Amino acid sequence: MATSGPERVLDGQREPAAQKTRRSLVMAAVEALRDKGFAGASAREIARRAGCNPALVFYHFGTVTGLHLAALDHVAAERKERYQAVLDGVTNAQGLVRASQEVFAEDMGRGYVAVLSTMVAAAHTTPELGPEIAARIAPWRELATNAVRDTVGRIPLVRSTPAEEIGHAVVALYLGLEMLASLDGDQARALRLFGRAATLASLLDRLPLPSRRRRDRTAKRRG
Amino acid sequence: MATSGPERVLDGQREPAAQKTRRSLVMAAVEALRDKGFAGASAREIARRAGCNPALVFYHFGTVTGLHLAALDHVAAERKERYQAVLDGVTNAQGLVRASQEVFAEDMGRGYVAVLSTMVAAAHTTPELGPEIAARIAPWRELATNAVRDTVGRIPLVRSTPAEEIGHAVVALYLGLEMLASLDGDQARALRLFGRAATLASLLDRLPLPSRRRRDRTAKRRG
DNA sequence: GTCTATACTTGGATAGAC
DNA sequence: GTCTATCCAAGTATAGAC
Repeated sequence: MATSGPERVLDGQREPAAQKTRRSLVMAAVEALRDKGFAGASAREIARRAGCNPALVFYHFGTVTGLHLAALDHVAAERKERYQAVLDGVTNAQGLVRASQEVFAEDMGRGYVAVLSTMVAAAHTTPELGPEIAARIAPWRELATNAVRDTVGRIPLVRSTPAEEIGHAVVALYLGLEMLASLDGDQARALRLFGRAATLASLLDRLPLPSRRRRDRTAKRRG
Repeated sequence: MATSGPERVLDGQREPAAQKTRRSLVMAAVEALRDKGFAGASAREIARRAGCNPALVFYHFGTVTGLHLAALDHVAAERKERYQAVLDGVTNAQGLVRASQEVFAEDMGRGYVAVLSTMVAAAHTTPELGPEIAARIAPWRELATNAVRDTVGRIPLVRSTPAEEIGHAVVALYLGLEMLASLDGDQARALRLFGRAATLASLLDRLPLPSRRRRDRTAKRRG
């Protein structure tokens, strides 16, 4: 299929030729991970989808796992932007839950969480993958943590638990719900749960916030 | 290692000889799944641990997956009993959380949840495994559902959400927390979360229960 | 009925062609 | 620098020995 040699050589203009291969491999890897899971996303399978020779995986990414991680990074970058955009308009607990539900549904529908969860599961299988995946999970925990802190951090019942711990729980729940949903092909159950959470969140939003007046005495604390 | 022929033939007394092989294979499979994950728990690896020929896996269990499922059933049976025992003494929300924390810590320490989670993840990889795993998850959801209903079902805030949905969320959270914990080798983070939940649960326990007096009018409903 | 030796398939990775 | 033909290891499963 691929014409041999770079498409157009003129100075490195017109897409560096190799980069095109890299891109198609990354895209194919995402799809393979989503459709066939970690074990099914072999160099052969990915190359087949990308329409190129399996060995190119090793030339461009060193190892199959290297490509897997590149695929994970690719979806992470894409989703992070979307998450941030959705979260930007949120100001209360109910809004936070609704926003979460929205991105969750998107991720489920497009199989993005599937890519993440299969990689997390794979880390459990392949020890040296552990740190790599852990490092790629951390930003999501931070995202969740910041979202919690910024939007519901001052609500009494929430305030008693560090936002970072809530963020961790949220990521864990995401992962678990997706795994179970993809297991019995029932996405609705998870979405129903988000609905319940929204109701509870609306109760939280009605709690009176602690007064800030007294804090001025001890100002200058937040560096 | 294994002496050829049955240990003692007398009438089928003294362990049926083949059953010994089956047992050792199941145990080895549990350990392999726990230590090496689904992909690492190959027929070769399991047989090596069991000290027997890889082909015995296929003779006794038909397929590697068959043995994996047998291993899953084995730990499930063992854990179910323990769970039930721990839950028996529970009468309120805080107790329920504490009991959950206890069995969670046990499962983590012995790697039992790891076996479950790697199989759930594998189901995502191997489509025909899906229904089998789903069927084996269902009892846990029921266990959680019943525990919720029996111990905290009448508490106002809880009552507004069907116990079955809460049970599902609990199972999902279990799974997610374990995956993340085994990912960055930090079990403490999950346990800290249980501590927070216990505090919140104690608040739930202080809510006044709805009066039951009026229900007598419409009795005869529960068949 | 129980187990061993072995065939067959697929996958990761490299040596060398263009 | 980019890609193809090929090697070797590991996996599942069976045919046949005991």
